[in-house]
Amino acid sequence: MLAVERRLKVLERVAEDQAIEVSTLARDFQVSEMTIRRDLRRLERDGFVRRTYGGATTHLVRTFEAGANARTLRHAREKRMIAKHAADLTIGVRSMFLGIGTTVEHFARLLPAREELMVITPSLAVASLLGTRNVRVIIAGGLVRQDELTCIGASAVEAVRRYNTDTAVIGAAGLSARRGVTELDDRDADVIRGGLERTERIIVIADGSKFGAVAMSTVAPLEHVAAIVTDPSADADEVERIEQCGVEVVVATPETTSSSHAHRGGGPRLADIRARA
Amino acid sequence: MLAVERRLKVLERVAEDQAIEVSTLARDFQVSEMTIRRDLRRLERDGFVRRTYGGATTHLVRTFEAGANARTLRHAREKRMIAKHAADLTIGVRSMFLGIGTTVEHFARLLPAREELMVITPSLAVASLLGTRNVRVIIAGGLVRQDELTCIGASAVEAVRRYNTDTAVIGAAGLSARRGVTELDDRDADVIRGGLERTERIIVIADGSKFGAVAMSTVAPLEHVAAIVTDPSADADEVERIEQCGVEVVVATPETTSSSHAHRGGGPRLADIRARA
DNA sequence: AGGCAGAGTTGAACATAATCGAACAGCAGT
DNA sequence: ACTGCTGTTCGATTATGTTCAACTCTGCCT
Repeated sequence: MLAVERRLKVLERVAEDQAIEVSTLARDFQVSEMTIRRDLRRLERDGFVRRTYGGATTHLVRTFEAGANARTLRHAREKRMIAKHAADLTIGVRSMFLGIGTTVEHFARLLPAREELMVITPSLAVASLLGTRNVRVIIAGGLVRQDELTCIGASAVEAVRRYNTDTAVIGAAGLSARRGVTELDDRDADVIRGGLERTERIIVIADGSKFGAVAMSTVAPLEHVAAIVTDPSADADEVERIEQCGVEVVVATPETTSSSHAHRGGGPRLADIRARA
Repeated sequence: MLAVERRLKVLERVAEDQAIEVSTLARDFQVSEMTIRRDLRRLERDGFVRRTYGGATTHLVRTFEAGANARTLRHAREKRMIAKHAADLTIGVRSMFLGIGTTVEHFARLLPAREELMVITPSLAVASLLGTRNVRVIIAGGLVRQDELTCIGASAVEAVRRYNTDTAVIGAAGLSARRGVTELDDRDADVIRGGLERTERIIVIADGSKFGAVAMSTVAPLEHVAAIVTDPSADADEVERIEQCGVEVVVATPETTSSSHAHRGGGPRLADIRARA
């Protein structure tokens, strides 16, 4: 068999099984393992396969790894920073309405557990996070939205309207002086409006990218908002316009945060999943 | 099998079941537990899984972090087997009440998603699991129980009583001919009783260790139960006594299961995993 | 509630096995 | 002699298994 021919067949095998071993190939093609290694090295150099310890894999494998993780860690650092600041603003609060979204989830995670604290939320994630700790959590109930795992519908709105809260902490898809606090999904917006109806103080937490943005449903006008916590990436002009509405805008920076959770290895090291660097 | 390949399959398993045991993986992949631990450590370092005592969980689905303890992992294989059988019993059902506990969670995980299916449950974990798929989920609402993450209290009972369902699938802490289906927590029991009030058919799923056991609160007498699905470890005498009450006892065995893990031959179903992210 | 025992789990340390790549050598065709 | 391909040897690297002391969880006992 010709060398090129063998390489072609090697490539076929890899594509077939996603992964193949050097020893297997050597046996099947009746050549030494060294030859297979040379073949694979060559195929890797040309971008056809990815070499691993003991064999090789396709590139498909790699893209999966990347996709699995990209979303979960987006702006995690900023959100945690914002959440930490917001938590400082709610010291002593006894009853709270918590909204939805990953920023609020970070907030829930960083909220110091106090037995006398009561929280009402339509978010399954927030309820799960707080429910395992020493906090009285009430979840709204009703239909569960498929992608975000939030309670929506008439009974959810009805449920959140039953409770009077000291403070509401909500996220936002958009935040602008003209349109106020806006959300993407109108069903979620209905529930959040319900939660804001009977609260004394509204705190909005949103990373800088939300400033100046306007989403479909207005959740609250800016006049009702007591404070907004964001990060330094927020547009300065929009911040100023919003402050002129009488809203306090708190810009969270790493220095002002008490503990800035040292991230061990930095980001996920996708390259490392293959055996060799 | 290649080390990388194994790590990838580990990742698949974790993503599928949300939680997996070190011992199970070691057995399935025919390697030592130390190797699995090293794999998991690596996957955790890279941000793909979360390590727990005795196993690992995914944080692709970040919502319910409660079930991360060793108890969730206990008897996972049997529970999955039982759940698979129970799923076969609910083909064609249009509305369902689902109870609480890890066995029911396994059931929810294995339930084929159908758009026309409606599920009502007091369990945050079950709602989270089904909510991400193509199923209409209604969560009871109300106070969230701290350790189990279930909805309890008057409003939860009221909520589950509002819906008429074709079938109820519930777990049990105890299962005996004399005392029927029993639960540990009376507040949970209240809610489950409410859910059973308006259902046409009750299916109980419980591993063999529950047979003959009696917990504090009776949820339903055996006469109301249509079928019980369990595994071969169930006490034979108690099974017979229960069958004499007119209850069909289905003993799930690996052979009778169509395919508990069907990703043998076909390509890796990466899309499945990504869809849950 | 809290303490305790025992089973199960963990990771460090060491030993072993498998794999790797460099270097050298042989072989065939030109 | 030159070129391209292949096989072999060998020290280095990587993966895996084993042992063991420390740790964690659970259930039992007070």
